[in-house]
Amino acid sequence: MAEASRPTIADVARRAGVSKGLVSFALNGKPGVSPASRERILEAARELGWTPSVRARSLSVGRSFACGLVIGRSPDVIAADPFFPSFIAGLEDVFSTSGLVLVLAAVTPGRHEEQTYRDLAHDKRVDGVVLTDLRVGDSRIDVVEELGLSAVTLGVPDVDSPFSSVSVDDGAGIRHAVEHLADLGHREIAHVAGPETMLHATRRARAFVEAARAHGMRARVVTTDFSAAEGAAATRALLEGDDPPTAIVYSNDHMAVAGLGIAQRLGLTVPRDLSITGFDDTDLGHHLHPALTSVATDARAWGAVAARTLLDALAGAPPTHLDLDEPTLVIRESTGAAPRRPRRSRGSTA
Amino acid sequence: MAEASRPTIADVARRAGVSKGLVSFALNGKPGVSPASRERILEAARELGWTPSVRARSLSVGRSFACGLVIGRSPDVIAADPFFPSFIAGLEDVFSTSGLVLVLAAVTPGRHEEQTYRDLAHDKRVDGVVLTDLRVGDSRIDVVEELGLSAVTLGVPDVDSPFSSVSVDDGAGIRHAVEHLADLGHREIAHVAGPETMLHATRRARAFVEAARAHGMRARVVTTDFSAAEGAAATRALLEGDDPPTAIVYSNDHMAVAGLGIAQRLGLTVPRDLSITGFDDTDLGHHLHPALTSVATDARAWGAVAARTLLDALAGAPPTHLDLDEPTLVIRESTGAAPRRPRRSRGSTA
DNA sequence: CATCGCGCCTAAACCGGTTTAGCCTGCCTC
DNA sequence: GAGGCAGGCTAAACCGGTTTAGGCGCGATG
Repeated sequence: MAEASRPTIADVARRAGVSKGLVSFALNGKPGVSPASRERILEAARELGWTPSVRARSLSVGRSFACGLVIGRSPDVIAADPFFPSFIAGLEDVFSTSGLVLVLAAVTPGRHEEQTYRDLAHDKRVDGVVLTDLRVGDSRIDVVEELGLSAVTLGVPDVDSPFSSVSVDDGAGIRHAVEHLADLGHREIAHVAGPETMLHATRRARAFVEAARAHGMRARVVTTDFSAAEGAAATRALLEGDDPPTAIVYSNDHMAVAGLGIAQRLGLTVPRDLSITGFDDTDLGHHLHPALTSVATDARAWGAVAARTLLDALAGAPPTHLDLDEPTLVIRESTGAAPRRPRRSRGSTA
Repeated sequence: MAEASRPTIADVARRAGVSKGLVSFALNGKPGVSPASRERILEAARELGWTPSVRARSLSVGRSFACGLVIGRSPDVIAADPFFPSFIAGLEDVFSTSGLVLVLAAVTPGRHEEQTYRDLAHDKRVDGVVLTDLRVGDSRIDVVEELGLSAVTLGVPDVDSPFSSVSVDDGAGIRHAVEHLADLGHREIAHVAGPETMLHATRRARAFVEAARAHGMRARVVTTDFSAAEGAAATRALLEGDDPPTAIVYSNDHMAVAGLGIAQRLGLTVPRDLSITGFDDTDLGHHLHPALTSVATDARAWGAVAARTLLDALAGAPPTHLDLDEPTLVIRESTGAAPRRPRRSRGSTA
């Protein structure tokens, strides 16, 4: 009973006194329908509360009206990353108003990432995909192209790509952080970076090195896998080594928090003895003691623009590139004036 | 060229020298196919690399081979919650091996949550949904039933429900935390709870009160919206009020971290002056200083079991209820022996 | 005046499966 | 030996749209 089976296009045609085909034409704004008929058809559709069946449409036009997002990282890493939820919300802001649906695929144990894309494409479960976390020489570009899917990349790939891209200049964010530290008098700084295989990690690292050089600072870079554990380890190595830096720029908040924990364990007070900056501006960072100075990007806006760009691509638009607003540096409590004399080693304060 | 249009059921039928219908029967294990024909058909399908088109199947059987997850919270809150990414990974573990796809819908501004379910159901974009974050008198149960969708709920609703449910006894987790604090000599404890409208929040709060009473402890409960900001505010109110507790049990890690920040700001040392426990066992918690004692649930397993249960429901199984393993308490550094004498107020240490 | 072209519309094919109705064939039964 | 029945199979309808081929009427054109 509850299943008051929906009206079909045939019902509408009958009611409007025309053929199914004409209803279809009218609905899709195709030419060859007189204004009078068009009006009558739309009226009939309205009265019946008819909307075309996505499934039927799907079969005849060969599209699925869905887009995919494949999450390649392990859930632990994602869990820590505020980027995805916000980004996904941004995608949804656009998709949900366009009749598209977002299909989420996670790389599961025993299934290679590439296979996940193939699975999605095989049955055309999705018309297009969003490629995040671009890697150096990312093979997914070729795979997705070969599979005949549309796509949009987050950031510009370092390989030839037929797809549109949407970028945020995270390098600028890092530059802001370095400049801020320079202003505070730091001369010996370090960057805890993400893996060298990830494009945005290397972009941030490069920006760090260049900005530091521009300000005549001594700079080091340590690479990690973006996890809190490696962020902590990198921090410990930096602080316990010779010539410990007076400030550390982290490539994400997660590592910054872990780094803060290590610094505190080593008896340092932040920001008196060590300044710290994060990246992502996690909500949690506001509430730490000290509150984290961090680079803020608008992930939700990024998602919305990426979705819109993908929609355009599906509609046949040629590849474009968009740059979003520069990230901003949110200055809180974890950065402060450089200590008078850098600590030579633990405890040997001048 | 790349589009080497897939073989269809007609190709297989031709190759096997039978009718389309028989191929369909053979594929779906229906009776009325001789063993010889069945073998020939499957062989032909294998040679052609044919798999049935989901879209075509979708249209004829009236299912979409997709399940939905509607995320009702704001992205900020989700971002902080490690639950969803892990849970989603668990869902995917099962869906991806069953030919189902996970559709994620986020409640977007201007679209009521209920409408999101209606939209998904209207076109049967999904066959079933996973209902998380149950609320008191949750109206979604009725809505989803009325829409004719299958569903599985996380936890047992407090209203009549025709759906299967999968539960984790988070009350037990809270009890473990309270017992741990009792063992450490705490007599005056508090719970920073989630909103009273959310079933799991109230379940945890109730477990807290009962466990505290069972151990003869004095207990208070403060409710929040689960956000770090309110967790911080609640903590401040508790610590600055009369009779501050010597231990606080938080309903999630996020608030616990914020609470830790506040305690530190107030000049307290954790766990010397105040013990703190979280809930979720976030990765980040390990790396704080002090590392957070927290209740750990296996969100990924929960997701996998929920997915399997939903699959069963789609197959027509009667509603069931499953209980997962009890959460465990992971003891780290944020809990310690109760101070000799509770602080009367800030600074007036005995 | 015959023809062409165009606007409007319909019938039917098509997408690729599932499912129903019904047709043989051969065996069993009475 | 006729009737009944079951197994194995096919043809065709069906799901609900889109799209193509073509028909009809009418004004413009040569």
